[in-house]
Amino acid sequence: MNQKYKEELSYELGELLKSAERIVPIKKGSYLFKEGQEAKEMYIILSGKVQISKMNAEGNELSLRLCKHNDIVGELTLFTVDPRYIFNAKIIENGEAAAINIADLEQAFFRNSQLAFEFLRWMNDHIRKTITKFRDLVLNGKKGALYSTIIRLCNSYGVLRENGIEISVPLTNQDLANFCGTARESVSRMLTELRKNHIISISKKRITVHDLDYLKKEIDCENCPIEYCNID
Amino acid sequence: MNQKYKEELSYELGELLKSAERIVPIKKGSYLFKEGQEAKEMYIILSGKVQISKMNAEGNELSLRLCKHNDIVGELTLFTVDPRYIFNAKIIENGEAAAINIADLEQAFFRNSQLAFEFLRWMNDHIRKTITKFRDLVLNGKKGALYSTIIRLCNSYGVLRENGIEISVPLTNQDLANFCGTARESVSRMLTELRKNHIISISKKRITVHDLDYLKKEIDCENCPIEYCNID
DNA sequence: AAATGACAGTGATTTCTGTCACAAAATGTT
DNA sequence: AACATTTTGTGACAGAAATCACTGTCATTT
Repeated sequence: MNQKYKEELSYELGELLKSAERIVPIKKGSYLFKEGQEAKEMYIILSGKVQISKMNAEGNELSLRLCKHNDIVGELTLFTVDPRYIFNAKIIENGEAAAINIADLEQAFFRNSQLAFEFLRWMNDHIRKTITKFRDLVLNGKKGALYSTIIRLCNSYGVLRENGIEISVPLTNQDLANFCGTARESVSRMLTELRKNHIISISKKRITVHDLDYLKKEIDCENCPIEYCNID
Repeated sequence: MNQKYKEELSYELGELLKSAERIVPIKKGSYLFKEGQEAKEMYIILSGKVQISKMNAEGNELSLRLCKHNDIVGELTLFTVDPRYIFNAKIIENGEAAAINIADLEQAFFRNSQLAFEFLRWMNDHIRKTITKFRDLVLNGKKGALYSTIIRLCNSYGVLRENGIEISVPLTNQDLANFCGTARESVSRMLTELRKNHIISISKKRITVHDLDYLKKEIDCENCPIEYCNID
């Protein structure tokens, strides 16, 4: 296992990486895994970006996560018989991922309770995030879905600029729509309105948020900690 | 720890119960815990029913789970600093719950990797369920939300009758609306239509589903295993 | 520089949902 | 049985959101 990455990682991720089988290069446009495929490996993103999504029968896509350096993907197949991926992991920025054999990992959990403990903590946080996102999408209408998605994107990929927070990932309206479970045109209209009110501006598919508080106020954001309110 | 319950439980739950501090009686109408309260205990329902929900600032309630015998509630506070419950656990049927001290449990995970492993498996399944539910509610409109809720209720609380599957829990339209993130009136209208088409019938607040396949077809149900497609 | 293809904006229209208001029905209580 | 309370059904309306149909824009390629 490459030393270059390990030293940047938290203890628990480092432990996980010790059981990593190999490093795989990930290439924009391809998939790390697809829904329905047999699941043999879990991945830790080392660099690049990966989008996790789920399709329904009509072909609508619901994007769930946008993952970067140190995020774990493909994790929901542990301890299941005939494990299969239930999501698509589309690579949207080149990089590398560490592949961890699932059977090996399950064994490692048995032997190393510290490792299991750390992973348990990670799972616990992960599900908390998921449910919070869930509520935002279901309870406050489509505007709530979009605003909360933008807030999360700021927390995960925001870079402070003199005029606000720039979301450093290029996103099309369709991408945003997939995160919100809404139509592209609806997103377009809402963004136009936000722009008109100088809440945001967009340049080269990157959103800069000038007034994050406005977005938060509109959806009655409880200002939950950044660890829970993000998109990864 | 009372022997009466232990022998009915799966191995992993039995292990958890060994660390149970005490048995608490739960009384309809009261709360096992409420959002924001300091979280010291996790619970395993021994008997009775508990509804897990989350409020937003406007007072809308989103119901997430309907839990029964052997379900674990209050689990999302493990390994957090200053743990606080993030949901309300409203008791809707009298019974008993085993209370497990969270600090003790965290210690137990350290000592007993088998226990941690089993809990990890439980978490894994739990989050899979949550995300599937998520997608159903977000992607297929309000009709999708209601139909999928009914299907889940059938899987968790359905009793086979000669004319279909009866959901053995009495539910008001408002209860269903809270599970779907929708308005009571919308639920009422959708149920009326289903009744008109002889898909369901309702008697004494209990729904009997005569044509489950119809509901499944309407929301492009993938017929995922019952372990994932339920409400608990 | 022209052509291509992907993306964005927008009006018009339809469909879906929520809200309000109120009456009817069901349920629980004394 | 009479009354109070909760729940349900429904019409009318308003607002939200999806869909359709284009046009315009932008970036890239040849």
